Amino acid sequence: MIRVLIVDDHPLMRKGLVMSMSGEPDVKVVSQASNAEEALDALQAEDPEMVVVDISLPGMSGLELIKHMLALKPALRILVVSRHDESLYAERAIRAGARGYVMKLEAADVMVKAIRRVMNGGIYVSDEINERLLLGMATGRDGMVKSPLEVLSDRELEVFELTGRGYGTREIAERLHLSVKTVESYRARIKNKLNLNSAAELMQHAVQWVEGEGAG
Amino acid sequence: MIRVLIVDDHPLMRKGLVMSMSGEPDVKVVSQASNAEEALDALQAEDPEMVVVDISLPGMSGLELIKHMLALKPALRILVVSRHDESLYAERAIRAGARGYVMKLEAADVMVKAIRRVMNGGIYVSDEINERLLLGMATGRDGMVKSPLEVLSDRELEVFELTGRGYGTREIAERLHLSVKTVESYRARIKNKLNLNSAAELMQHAVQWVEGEGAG
DNA sequence: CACGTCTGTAGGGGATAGCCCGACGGTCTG
DNA sequence: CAGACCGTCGGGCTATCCCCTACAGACGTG
Repeated sequence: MIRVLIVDDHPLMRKGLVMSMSGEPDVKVVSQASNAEEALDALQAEDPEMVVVDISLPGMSGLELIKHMLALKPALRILVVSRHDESLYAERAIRAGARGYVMKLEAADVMVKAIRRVMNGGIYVSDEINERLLLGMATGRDGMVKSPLEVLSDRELEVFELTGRGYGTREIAERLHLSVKTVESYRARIKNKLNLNSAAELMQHAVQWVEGEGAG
Repeated sequence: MIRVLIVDDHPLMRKGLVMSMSGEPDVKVVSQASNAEEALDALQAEDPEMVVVDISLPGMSGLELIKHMLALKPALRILVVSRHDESLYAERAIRAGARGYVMKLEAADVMVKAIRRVMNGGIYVSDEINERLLLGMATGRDGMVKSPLEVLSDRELEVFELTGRGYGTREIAERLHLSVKTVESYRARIKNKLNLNSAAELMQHAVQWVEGEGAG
C-alpha cells in the first residue's frame, strides 16, 4: 500500500489528482495540503511514502518545500506536478531531489505510471525532458539558450517570478519568509545576471517573462 | 437536469471539475473539451445548457471562445473558471457574456453554488469582484473594464506607456520635460483610475498593456 | 588541498522613488 | 456657474533602490 500526500493549492486539482489515483487499489491518498506549511505538518502526522506536489504553490516555494521535506525524510519519494511545460522546471525539481515530474496537461494514466515508476525506485520524466537532462549532463550543461531559467538560481528565480507578478519587495519578503534585505540581494544579483540597469527594467523583463511562460 | 460541457486543457482539472459536480444528481457532464475547437464541436453535438470553461486555453483565448459560443447559442449559460485571481479577468469575462467567474483556488462547493446561481439566471462572482463591479457602477462607470486608452488622459497615457517600456520616474520626467513631481501625480492618478494598489502593480499592468497593446 | 565562485542569507547607509497631502489655473459640461 | 477633470508642481514622510560588506556551506578546479 502506497500512502500518498497531495500538495496543491487548487482544491479542484486535488480532486482531480485523487480521482486519477482512485482506480489503483494499492494507492491511498492519506492527506492533502494546500501550502508548504500544511504539507510539512501532514508529512509529520501521516508519514507517507510519497508526496505528489505542485511546484507552483503560492509564493512558488515548491522547490523549497521539496528540499525541506527531503531534509526531514530523506527516503521520501516526491513526484512533482506542474502546469509548466518548461523543462527547466523539471530539471530544477529533479536537482532538488524530486523523483519525477509530470505536467498537469498530461492525462491521469501518466500520473499513475509516474507514481509506480517512482515507487519502484525509478525516476519519471517525459521523454523530452529526459533527453534534455541527459544531453545537459553529457555536454557539461552549457551551450543552450540563455533564459532567466538558465542563469538564475532557484531562489533568484522565485523572486524574479513574483516580481513579474506585480509583487513589491516587501510582499515578496513576506511570502518567502525572508528579510527584505535578502530579497534586495536577490534582485541585485538578478539584475547583474540579466544585465539590467534599474528596478524598472527588472520589473519589465520579469513581467514579460512571466507572461511568456504562462505562469500565474 | 442541467447538461454541462467542460472546457479545460488540463485533464486532471477536468477530472476535478467532474468530481466536484458528481454529488449533484441534477447536474450531468455530457462532454469535455480540451481546446476551443473541440468545445465548439461539442457545443453543436451535445447542445448543453451550460458550459464551464477555463479562460486560459491554448490557442484561441477563452474570452474569444466565450464570444463565439454565445454567437452560436445566445441562451447558453457560461461559467468561467480560471487560475488567475486577477479581477480584471473576471470583469472581462463578464463583459464577454459569461454568467459567472470562479477561481480554481476556490473549493468545489463554490463551483456547485456558482452553477446553481447561474442556472437560476443569476450571475456568480466572488464577493471581492462583486464589490468592485458595484463600486465601479456607483462611481459612474458601469463597472466594465475600459482599456487604459479610454480612461486615461493623454498625458497619463504617455506616462503609462513609458512606464511599461521600463522607464523609471526620473527618466520619464526627463523625456517629457516635466518635473518628477508631475510624473508622480500622473502615476498616482493612473493607479487610481485603473484600481491599482502599488507601483509594482502599475508596472506590471503597464508592461502587459504595452506588450499586448490592450488585447486580452 | 586550497582557492575561487556561487548560493542563501542579511545588515548599513546614502540616494531615490513612492505616496499622501495640498494647490492653482484652465477646460469642459451638465 | 459649480463641479469634475486636466496639466502642472511642492512638502514631507516612508519605502525602496543601490552599492558594499559579510559569512557559511556547497561546489568545482587547478
